[in-house]
Amino acid sequence: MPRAATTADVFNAIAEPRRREIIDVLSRGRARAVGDLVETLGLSQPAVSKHLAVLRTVGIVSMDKDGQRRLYRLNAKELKPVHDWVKNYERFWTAHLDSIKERAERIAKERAAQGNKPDKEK
Amino acid sequence: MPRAATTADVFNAIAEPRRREIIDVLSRGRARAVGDLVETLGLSQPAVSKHLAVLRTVGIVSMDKDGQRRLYRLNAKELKPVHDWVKNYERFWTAHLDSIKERAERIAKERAAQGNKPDKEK
DNA sequence: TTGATTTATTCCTGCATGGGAATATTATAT
DNA sequence: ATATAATATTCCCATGCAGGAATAAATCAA
Repeated sequence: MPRAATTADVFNAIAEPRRREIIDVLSRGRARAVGDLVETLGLSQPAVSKHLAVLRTVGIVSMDKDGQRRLYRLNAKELKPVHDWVKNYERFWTAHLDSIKERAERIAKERAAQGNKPDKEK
Repeated sequence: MPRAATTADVFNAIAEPRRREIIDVLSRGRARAVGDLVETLGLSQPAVSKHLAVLRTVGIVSMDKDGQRRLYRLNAKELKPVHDWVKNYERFWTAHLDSIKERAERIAKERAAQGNKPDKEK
């Protein structure tokens, strides 16, 4: 069995950095024409069209016709499965972050307790 | 330019469902031997070893020798980039979930306000 | 040493890839 | 009808895949 198609599911579709870039761009702003993305991404027009086709078959993106151009908009909720999956591992690094945060807060609290600490060592 | 290697980065590594499965299994429990995973996943031993190799070069997994067997453990913090990326899109569906949640809470509140509602229609 | 157990590696194959170039398609304008 | 603009599609290629089968390598046991 060869490697799964990029259009097989969302996980395969977003493995491509360019496609994540497209998603990022589409996430700020409403709908974008292809030529718009070509300029923004510095990619060739066929390349952009192909990436959009992949994202479209997976459902991450939808298309509306506007005259001779095609407007693509993000359908971000298709990314939820990715979020749901990776969210389960958040605890593995928030444990660390928590202790750092707690330490920072403890220090801040100590400083506040003794008033404005003068910058002695300056 | 052909498709990026599965070992190119975390996004490519986790595109494979079996590898996500391995990650899931490793996330509960400490370290697991290869044969252990073979049994749990119902995959062939070479297949498991190859997937583990991919995960290892990307850093998601680390290996310790224990006699003739190799114990693999999860290094989940390598998944943080995925989480960081997809987290930016959470708002696109939590908007929906919020209204659903709010609706549920509103209804619950209304019920509480008028006391235990009798099950009329039973 | 010989044999058994566990894991890694090699060899194979079919197949989808991403990009570039060229071309086809679709729509607008004159 | 013809020209122009915007986008999609086709053809090309080199590459790396995932799985199976077979084999190699590592380690332990007697």
